Amino acid sequence: MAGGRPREFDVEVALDQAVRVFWQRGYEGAALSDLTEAMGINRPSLYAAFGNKESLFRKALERYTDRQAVHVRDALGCPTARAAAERMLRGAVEVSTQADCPAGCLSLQAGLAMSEDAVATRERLADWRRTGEAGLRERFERARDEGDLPAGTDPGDLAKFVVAVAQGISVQAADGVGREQLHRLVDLALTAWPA
Amino acid sequence: MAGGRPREFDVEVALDQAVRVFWQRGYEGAALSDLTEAMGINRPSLYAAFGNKESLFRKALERYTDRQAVHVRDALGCPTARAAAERMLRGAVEVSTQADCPAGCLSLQAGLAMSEDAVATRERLADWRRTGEAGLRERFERARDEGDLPAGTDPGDLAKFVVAVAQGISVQAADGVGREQLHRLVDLALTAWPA
DNA sequence: CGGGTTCTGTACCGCTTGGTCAAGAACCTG
DNA sequence: CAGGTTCTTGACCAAGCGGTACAGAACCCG
Repeated sequence: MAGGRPREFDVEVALDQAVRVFWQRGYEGAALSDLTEAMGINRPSLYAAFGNKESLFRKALERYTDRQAVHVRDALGCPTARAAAERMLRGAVEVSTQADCPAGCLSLQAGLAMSEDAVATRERLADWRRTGEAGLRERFERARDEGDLPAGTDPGDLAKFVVAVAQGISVQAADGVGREQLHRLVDLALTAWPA
Repeated sequence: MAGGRPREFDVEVALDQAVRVFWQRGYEGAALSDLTEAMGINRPSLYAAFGNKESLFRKALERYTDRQAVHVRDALGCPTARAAAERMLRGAVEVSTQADCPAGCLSLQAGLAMSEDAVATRERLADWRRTGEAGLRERFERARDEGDLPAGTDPGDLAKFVVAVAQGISVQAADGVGREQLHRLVDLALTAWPA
């Protein structure tokens, strides 16, 4: 019973790279060759250290939870409920817009993202979403001009808010949340409407 | 110059099936064999009628825009800005929770969804999101018990709202929206906070 | 009916995917 | 140094991917 050859890479460093690849390309979009290249190891080393692709993703998600999505835990420790909510949302913004990481949140991005050769389609979808938002913004601009919205209201910000809630609704529906609950979510969102 | 053999399938019906497959499995998760099977045609017929996979997806997205995402257009025609916002959000709920269609919105689902053999991973991600929401809900329950939240407030609804906004933020960040704009979105969302 | 045209079905292509085998190198212990 | 253990390397696998070639069937027009 001897020590054996020591591995030549740092497991945690390699895992961090795997997080980035999954975050950027998504689960299925991240090919093993993408992963091994970014992690600086070759295939059998990856399998020996992390199991298969799914197991690697599980570990990457755990590491993401510890290192990136800290606001989710932090929020629970906040003194007031409102502070918790704000911590959650501000944290989501910060994590999603880090300079040296892929934009967005791994939990959605792992699905939302696609492999390199589907760039055109991903961009088409983003354009589709932006077009919907732009229509809403223009409608809100008209409303402001007509006095239907308070003068201090920014139509662009308001459109982004409405679209963000709609997108959140879609995600939650995909996760199995029912229609009645989502309508209550809309009720709540609409209480944010500028008086 | 003659007519040639007529095609044996209805292009629009086949396209509707393609919409469903993309909606359910995502763009990359939808294999050509999934598409041809659902559409009831075989491969060369698909290529002759729709071009390649990307072109088929483009047409499917157009059809989805016309047939499913009607609330996006409808909203723009509403009499007031607030009605437009509400139409947008209620429509998102309805489309995302139709009984005979995949849950969620194609524009996100086309990325969020995965192929059949990645079910475990997709479910893991959904669980991850639900866990975060559950933590927030429990925090809000405590807050209500402590009088930090009004007695009439439903902690579960509030948690769903906060999480939905956070998810919307992630999507928008992935689509290139900057940090400052997203923080303004948070400001707006927080005005919905129960007094 | 014959010629031209377009669709359908099968079989196939090159390529990439996730995953593994077997040989050799590098280490620890005795 | 010898034996056992573990890592690294490169080649390899079956299966699935998106996409296509080709032959035959079904139609329209003259």
